[in-house]
Amino acid sequence: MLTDRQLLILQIIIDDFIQYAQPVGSRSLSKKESITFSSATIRNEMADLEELGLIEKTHTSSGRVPSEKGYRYYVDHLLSPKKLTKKEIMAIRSIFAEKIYELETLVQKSAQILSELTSYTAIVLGPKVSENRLKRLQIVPINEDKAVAIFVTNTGHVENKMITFPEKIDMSELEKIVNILNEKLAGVPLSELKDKIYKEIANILRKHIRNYDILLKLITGTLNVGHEKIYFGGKTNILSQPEFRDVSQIQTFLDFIEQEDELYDLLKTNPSGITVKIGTENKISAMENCSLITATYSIGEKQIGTVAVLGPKRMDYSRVISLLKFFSKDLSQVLTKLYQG
Amino acid sequence: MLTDRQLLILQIIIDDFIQYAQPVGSRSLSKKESITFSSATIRNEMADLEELGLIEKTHTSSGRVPSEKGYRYYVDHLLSPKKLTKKEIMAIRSIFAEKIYELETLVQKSAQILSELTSYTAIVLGPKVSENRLKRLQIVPINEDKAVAIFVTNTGHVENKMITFPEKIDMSELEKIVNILNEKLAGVPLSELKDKIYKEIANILRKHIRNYDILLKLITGTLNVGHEKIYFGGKTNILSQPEFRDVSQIQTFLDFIEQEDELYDLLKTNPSGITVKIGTENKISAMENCSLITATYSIGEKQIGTVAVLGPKRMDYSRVISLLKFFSKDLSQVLTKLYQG
DNA sequence: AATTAGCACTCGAGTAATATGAGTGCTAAC
DNA sequence: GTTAGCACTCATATTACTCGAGTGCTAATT
Repeated sequence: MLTDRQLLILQIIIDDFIQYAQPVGSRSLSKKESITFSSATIRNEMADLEELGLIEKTHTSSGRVPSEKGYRYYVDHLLSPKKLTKKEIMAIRSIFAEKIYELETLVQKSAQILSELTSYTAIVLGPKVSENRLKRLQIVPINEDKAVAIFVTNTGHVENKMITFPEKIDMSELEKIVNILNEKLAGVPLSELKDKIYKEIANILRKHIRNYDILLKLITGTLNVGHEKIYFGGKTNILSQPEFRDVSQIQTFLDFIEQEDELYDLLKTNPSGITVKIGTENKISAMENCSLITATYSIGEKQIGTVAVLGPKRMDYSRVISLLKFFSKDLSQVLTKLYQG
Repeated sequence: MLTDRQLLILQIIIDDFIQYAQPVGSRSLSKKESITFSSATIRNEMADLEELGLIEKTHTSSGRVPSEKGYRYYVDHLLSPKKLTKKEIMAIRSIFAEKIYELETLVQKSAQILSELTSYTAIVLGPKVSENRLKRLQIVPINEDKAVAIFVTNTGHVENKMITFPEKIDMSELEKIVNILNEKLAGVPLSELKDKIYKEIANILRKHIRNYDILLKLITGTLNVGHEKIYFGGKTNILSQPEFRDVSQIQTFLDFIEQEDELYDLLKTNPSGITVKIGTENKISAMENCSLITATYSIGEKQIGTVAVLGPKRMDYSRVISLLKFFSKDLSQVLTKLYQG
């Protein structure tokens, strides 16, 4: 258990380092007004904190720098929520104020504004399409062996995929199937479509339509939606951070970002609420100098997406957390109002 | 007019610099086997070439480096087409071999493979949607004041946009309009839709449908397609080039790439065939150390998109040009076969 | 027992001095 | 016209040196 004085010192070290990105020494610490004891005392306390693994030296005679464990402790125990400024609140509200009906645009703007407010990189995992409900299925023939299957959902999202017919297809039968599917499947979440089709609809079709199985297979084959789209804001913001001085590091980092699938794994599995992952806690080498703070957003009670801020380990946790909390709550409210029910 | 010897020297200087990114001196030049005269002679010739503005020094006693004018001369007069290796041809053909029906995927893969072959950044400007022909228009209501307009084209491309109704709309009338439009407009290029609607169809509608103008405005309002999508391959490849040593340069460059609209301007206005833009010829400060080589691709005779390679000014022009020529020809062939008529 | 002053020591960062070598232009000889 | 020779230039690397912010430890002070 840490003493109050140790907590104070740890807090100041981390706060200072977050602000200036420079190792913090005992002498400069002793000049802070909240500190009433001497630099020698601080040195002693620092030695203890170092032994506990909360801070580190970069070389024998350098000041101290927070360790990963130190950041973790800081986030878990020392963080005081920062109140948002009017300006910040206004900036966020401004997105929701203008009536944007395209979900995509809304999400893209969100990433934009979050990156501007934080000067870090904002990442938004788009709404889970699989949670959307089917509004209409349409199949449009392109030529004799190709067609496009189009799924429109309750949020106005349009998903489409090419179908290639293995043999000549009777268009009128295809049309019949589509009609039946529309009738029976309206309002069903996309994730349950396949299941529902085979459990409840296949039987009906069997009675009415020859070759129903081939056609059905083609349609359900288009239902494997890829992963949700990832939206970025300020992709290069993080490069201005002093920790990204050398080019090779930049390159691995950007490659990781561009790659998207690892990033997607990082974002998709999130419990609701705020999550903070520091450095190696992300389990990805390109991220070992970064921290990722995520929040989830939802329509009604249904959690449908994630919004995140990616910055250096030395990021302003307190501020980013407050921003994300506020932001995700607002976003959820707006979405719920727009698409609930 | 340059003498043969001057041409030879210029050629070797540029070839050498392209390969090693180091200023080329008279002594190291004199050791090349194609050179039979002494370094002193070379120095004299170099002085002349410098006076002509084709090469430069980085400082008083440095070797020579090609100037922008030098590169331009090299590209215009000294370039010998490089024969592609079997491996390269195979790599390109492999994309077209697997039957990919989604145009998007095909284009994305193209960017991918081109960047891998060149180790530069590949950029592909997606097929001009406006040249696609309308296959089917569909309007799907989402709730009482919103709907999605969906345009399916002859290539299987699906364009969609949200519509918000200003007032209560009679759905049956909307349906009528959509039916008429589909009947009259099938096969018309998207770019001509608006025109055709107002010139030929408005009159017909007037007779049948109340409020036809409001509905029509809503529909045509969705027809302003944004710019074509830009696909990238090896976005960060160019960062490994030695000319991108400092971080701020990287950042301006990446910001330019991410921005997309300036880049789009650069790509859209291209005459058919190969184009080479060197350094400041691109008229964009973030590109002043880069060269851009573009080629166009087409369906039938109709030019529909651009494929480009972005590298340092010091890029391997000969090889990239050969690759792009081959690639764009093949791509056009495949597309023509798939979507012609 | 806790705190602090004092001191020797460490090490990164900056600066200045110096050597190295690949390059140049010019001149005079071939 | 070509080339050898030479003095000169300048970026780069190496070295030595200083400076200062930092440390840990010890002994004196509270």
